[in-house]
Amino acid sequence: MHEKKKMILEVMLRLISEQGIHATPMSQIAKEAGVAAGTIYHYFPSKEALLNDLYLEVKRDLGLVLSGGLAAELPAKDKFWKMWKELFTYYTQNKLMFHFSSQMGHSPMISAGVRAEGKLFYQPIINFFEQGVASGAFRRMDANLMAELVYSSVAATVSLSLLNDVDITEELVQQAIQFSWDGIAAQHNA
Amino acid sequence: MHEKKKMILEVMLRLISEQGIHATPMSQIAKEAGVAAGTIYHYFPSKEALLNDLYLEVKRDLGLVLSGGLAAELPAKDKFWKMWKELFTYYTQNKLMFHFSSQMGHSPMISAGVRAEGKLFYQPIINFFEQGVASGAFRRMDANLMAELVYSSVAATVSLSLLNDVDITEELVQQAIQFSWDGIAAQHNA
Amino acid sequence: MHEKKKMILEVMLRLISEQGIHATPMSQIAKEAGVAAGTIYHYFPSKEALLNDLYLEVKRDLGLVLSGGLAAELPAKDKFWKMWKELFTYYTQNKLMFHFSSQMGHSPMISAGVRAEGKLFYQPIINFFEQGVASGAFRRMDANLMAELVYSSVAATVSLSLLNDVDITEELVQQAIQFSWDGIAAQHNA
Amino acid sequence: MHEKKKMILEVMLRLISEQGIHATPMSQIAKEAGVAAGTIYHYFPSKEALLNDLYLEVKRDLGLVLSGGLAAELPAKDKFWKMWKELFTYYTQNKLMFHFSSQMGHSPMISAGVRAEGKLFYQPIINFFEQGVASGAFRRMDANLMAELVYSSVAATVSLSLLNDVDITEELVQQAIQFSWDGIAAQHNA
DNA sequence: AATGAATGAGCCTTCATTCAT
DNA sequence: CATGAATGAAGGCTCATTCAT
Repeated sequence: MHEKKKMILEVMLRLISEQGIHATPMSQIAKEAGVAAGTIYHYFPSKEALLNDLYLEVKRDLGLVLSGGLAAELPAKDKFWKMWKELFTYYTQNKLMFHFSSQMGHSPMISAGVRAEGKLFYQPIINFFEQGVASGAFRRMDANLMAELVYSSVAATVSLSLLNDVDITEELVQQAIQFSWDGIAAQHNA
Repeated sequence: MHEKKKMILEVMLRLISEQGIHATPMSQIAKEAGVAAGTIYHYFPSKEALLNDLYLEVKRDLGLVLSGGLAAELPAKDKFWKMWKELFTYYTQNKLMFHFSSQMGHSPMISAGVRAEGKLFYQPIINFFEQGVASGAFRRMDANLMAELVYSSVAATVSLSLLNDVDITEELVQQAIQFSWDGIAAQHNA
Repeated sequence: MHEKKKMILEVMLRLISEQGIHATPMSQIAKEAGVAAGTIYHYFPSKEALLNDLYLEVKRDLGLVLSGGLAAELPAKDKFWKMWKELFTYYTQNKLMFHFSSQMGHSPMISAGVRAEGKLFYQPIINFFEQGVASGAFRRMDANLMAELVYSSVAATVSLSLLNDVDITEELVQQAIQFSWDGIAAQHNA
Repeated sequence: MHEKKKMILEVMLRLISEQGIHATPMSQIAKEAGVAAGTIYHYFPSKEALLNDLYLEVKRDLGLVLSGGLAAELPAKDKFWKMWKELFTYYTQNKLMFHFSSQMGHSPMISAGVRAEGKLFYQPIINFFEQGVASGAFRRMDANLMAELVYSSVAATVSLSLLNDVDITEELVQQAIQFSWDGIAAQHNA
């Protein structure tokens, strides 16, 4: 991708994460990206379009991180723990991503279409849950619900971690993963 | 509380829920609340203050709903199920509350202080979890983490429910509660 | 009408007349009208609306001037000469009106609806021409066409007059009126 | 003339005619002319210069059309009718030219110098009127005034014609020409 | 207390123009 | 000659807030 376009997206991610969307004028994005205000409009038709593009970028990136963990040949339980941990680590180490995702998660500025498009990046995870259910590793549960429940568990834990502004203890993280696992695992796996 | 103040808060809740903060000017709030623009400033020093006040209102209301369920003399498990279900029902039947909470959950417009103050309303729930841990009904887990995990589970389920714009099947709700319960219950309760 | 609204319209008329619409920013209108930029938007929803309102103002005013001359009890020919002269004098003494009308006459910024509404103010003149045709004072001619031809004759004469920036000689004006009169008079009146 | 230059002028004529000057950015002209934005500036120093150039083009073309009709050996009255009709037909069949001329007729964007230069193309017509006056075919009248009056009559008729978006009836056209002729003809010619 | 006209800083966006390639 | 990415000044408009009544 063009370097300037990249820079614009990068700066916007940071500014939104730090200040929120409504406190982040295009002029500031331009300034900190080292381009003229008008230049942004060569790459994005509007602030809203830029935001939606960024949303997809972030979701794509996240999707890749998660899917990567699924490639390994491991038992469902191990895959699950790995994925959970990876997502947690990713968010913890990329606070910008997490804050952005949190703020945009329920924002009316992300169009339904883009939101749906973003969901596609999580399809591998949905598939993973479906297979787990089919194989008997996980209990009978709607895969979408399962994905949402697990994702929200991770997010809640990350949120707690970042709130304290100190690394949450490893023990707490283990408790949280255990929470999620016990919530989806087939009874005999508990 | 003065009726106009009440009206202002009520209207703002609805408008933010429907349009988002950005798309909700003070003038519209005034208009739909049937007061003059300046009147709002008799009750609230600024838009941000109004928003934060509303945030507390909503949290207080929610805290009351949840705490009410804890008064009954029931086994921990039953209390938990009851509380989960009540929260779910409350949000499902008060979409405005849910949308508002979702949007404000990670908004930079809510001050840290107010956010902390809002947390106090959940203290009874935290206490409930702590007692549950102490009594051995729940597993050893940080009560705050537990509260966050459970809350996020409910929220995820509500979100899914409202997204589909149809009542999620009772079966799915049961799956979600079971997920939460298995995540916190002491092993021998699973 | 409110004084500020009046002032805004007045200033805009002058500025458009002198500089043209696209060289007249709202900020300048505000400044010269002695109001804040935002104030204009209390009275007019947009620059275009303001322009269209002004257009109607001008047309109304003009319609009144013309209609006034028709009230007198005079032979058709005298009425016609009077009206022609009055319009010429009006435009000559109100250059702003003339320049504004000239610029807006074919501008895409005036909506079709407003243009049609503006035409209503000329209905008395159309009626006058129709009656003249019916009474045999004027020749058989479409009254709308007649009105357009006469109006354009006056406008052309005014334009010539203002271009030279000196008062066109009375002789020329008489020639122009004669031109119009001979163009519409029944042959035996020529 | 270079083909690209021609294309640029052509496209600008169309776009201004259809959208007006304000709504016609250089970028659109470039795009629809199939050249790069910068290329326009090889041929014209600025948008205003381009506009003024186009203005002269249009006036030149029009002058040629009109002058052509004057070459024939015909009585003054016939020449006049021919010329009137030719101008009317030209504008009716070249709406772009007419709309452009109408919009630029009183626009502050055309410089006084260029406007004067454009007038030169009409000199043959002015001459024709002067000769007609001298020969006694036309009445005593300032030739410039005469030219303006006649031109404005044609323009008014064309405007009416295009407004209705249907060909004005031949009868109306005849009425309009008769109007103009009776306005300039020596009395005994009426 | 209540009003709502008025303010004006600030925002998003456009677009004529430039210049390195 | 031609390109088109980049510029940045400027414009229309919004809206939180104030204040005279």
